Amino acid sequence: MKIKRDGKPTINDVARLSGVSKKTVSRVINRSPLLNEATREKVEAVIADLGYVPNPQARALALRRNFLIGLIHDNPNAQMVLGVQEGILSAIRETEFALVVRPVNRRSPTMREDVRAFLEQQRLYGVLILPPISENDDLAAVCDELGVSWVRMGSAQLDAEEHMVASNDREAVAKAVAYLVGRGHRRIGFVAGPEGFRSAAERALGYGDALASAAITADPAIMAEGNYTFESGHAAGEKLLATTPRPSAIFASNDEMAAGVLHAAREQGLSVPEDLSIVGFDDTAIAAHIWPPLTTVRWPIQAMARAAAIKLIDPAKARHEPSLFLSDLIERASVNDV
Amino acid sequence: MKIKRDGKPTINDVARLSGVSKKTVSRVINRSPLLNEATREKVEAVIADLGYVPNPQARALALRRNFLIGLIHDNPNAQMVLGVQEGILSAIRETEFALVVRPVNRRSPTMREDVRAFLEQQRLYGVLILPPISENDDLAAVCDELGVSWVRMGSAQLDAEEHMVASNDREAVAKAVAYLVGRGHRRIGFVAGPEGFRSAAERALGYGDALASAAITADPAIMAEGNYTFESGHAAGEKLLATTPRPSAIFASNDEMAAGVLHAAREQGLSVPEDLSIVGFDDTAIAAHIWPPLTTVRWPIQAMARAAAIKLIDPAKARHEPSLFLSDLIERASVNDV
DNA sequence: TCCTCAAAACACACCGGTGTCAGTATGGTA
DNA sequence: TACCATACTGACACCGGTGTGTTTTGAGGA
Repeated sequence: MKIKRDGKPTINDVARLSGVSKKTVSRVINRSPLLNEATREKVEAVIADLGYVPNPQARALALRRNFLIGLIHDNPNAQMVLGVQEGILSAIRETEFALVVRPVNRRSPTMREDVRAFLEQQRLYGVLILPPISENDDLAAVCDELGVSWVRMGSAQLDAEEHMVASNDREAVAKAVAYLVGRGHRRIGFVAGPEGFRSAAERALGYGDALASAAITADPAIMAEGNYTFESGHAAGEKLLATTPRPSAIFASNDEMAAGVLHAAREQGLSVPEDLSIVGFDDTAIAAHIWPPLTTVRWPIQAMARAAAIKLIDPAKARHEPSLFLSDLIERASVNDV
Repeated sequence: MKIKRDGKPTINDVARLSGVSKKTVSRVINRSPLLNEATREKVEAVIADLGYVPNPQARALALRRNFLIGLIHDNPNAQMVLGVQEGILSAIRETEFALVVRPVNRRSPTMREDVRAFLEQQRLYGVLILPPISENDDLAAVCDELGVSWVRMGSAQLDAEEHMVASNDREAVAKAVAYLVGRGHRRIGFVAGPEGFRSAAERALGYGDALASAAITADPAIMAEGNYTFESGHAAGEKLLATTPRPSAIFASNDEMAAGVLHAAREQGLSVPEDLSIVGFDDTAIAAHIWPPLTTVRWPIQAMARAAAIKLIDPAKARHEPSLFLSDLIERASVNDV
């Protein structure tokens, strides 16, 4: 009867069997340096023998902090959320941290209180907030109030480095539109994202930047606003393709809307990319699987999430992590020379 | 100086301020019935006043169980994983449980050990396992060994009810193929999923069932195997469309492959659905956003995940939850009468 | 008025770790 | 040989809850 009763072995079992005190076992577990090598080996042998694993709840209680980090998001798109989860996991896999997810509803009036209650109840170590709700300063304020550390992701540098991992959407869109210009396009339509979204604003700025540097005058007639859905992209496409002269290329602020534009083009008997070039943004699963495959811009989402997680759990190491990421243009088959 | 120091109020603070013992406060929190109404109100007033929230780690330690449930998956597709997360959340939102996610890599040789270490370290209350790794009995065995309760999701009833939430893929596919038959198709191709996947096997059986009840002889020439990717669907499509007579309809075992078939058809100058009808399975985001929008079969994924979570955390209530779910046929525009 | 007994509340140990500080070897120094 | 700094190790309280057994309270009956 080595272990006292049914359950898993505890630090007391290890202490008793190796003839040392609990505290010494604790030192072994925590790799304390002031510890005799022989003692360490003796204790480690018992630990291995028993298959002892420290109880994280007891640890959390004694340390007054736990090892749970939360992911708060309002499902922007499944691909992205999952990419983020993978990225976070890659950062915490070898640590004792675990990832707790919490989808919220941006439009719910109680969202703020929901998050607050969640954080209070679970006493998380820290949270990571995804766009688009990351654009909401409220949540950061709630975290500060509750003493929960936080890092948010977004499409522009909103906070100090230790709280922010950003993609440079403005520059990325400028690059993408410049690419269209480089292919000979001069009349380039733009489908914006919904008002109130930081990403939408940044992307619009990038479009403006690119036109400006190519000395092209922006024409409001070939600019439309969507709300990041396929349907809104479809409507925007119809509007833009009805103008004369017709744009030879359209940049849509996300892939869903780009797919909508493509659909509208097809309905009007236009071929893509022969009659119309299209570029999207996000590189979601759709982009690769529609016909023709969509040229688009991709956030390095996993790397960003990884960096964000590192900022959260290991600020020292985080100094070597970048805070601003530039997206890549993924060339597929939806763009032709004009 | 109501609360002793900086931190959050504890049960001791509440006890002191309301002039009762810790245990009485504990009874209030846990809604114990043997408790004087006046006392309860007095204590509740102090709790509200202080904004006291019980510490889950201390609770977990004392109760020797925690309130974390894990989701183990090998990203089958983002849409589905996120749907499951939403479903689980809908079941635990009002409880004290939280959801911890753990993506794993099916092909990793250490997968089993990874999961084991994860479960041992975090001491989860229970886990939910998603296909396709849910088809792996190993994981269930590890859970049993560790005393972690588990529920798996899958495409056929593999376990006893308390451990399983299943979709009836066989019947769902049979229904979908019967629908094609009803539309006049007699030469119906089939793109199977990869060998070794239970879902693939079930779906193939459903195809066979439907042909049998329509008295159509299965023709191996118009059956191909893919591995659930767009590319494999494309290859399968090429193969099937090269046969004579050409099939008038093709059922693909998932949407990605259906999209691949669609692509192959387009390359051969065939119009869908005029020259070829296509039906997919899963109703992923792709299905709605390709052209033409794909008729497909949808798992009631959120409802299934919700039921699974309830089975995990509240077996009593779970008796009112179904264990077997039938999928719906989502009619869009990829099928024509023959 | 005194006693009985159930209901209500309490005191205290315990869950499994960690922090603090004191105690014990050990080797070097005077 | 006595003394002291250094290197380890241990005893004990504590983190914030819950379970157990006991005491207090108060209503009803003798």
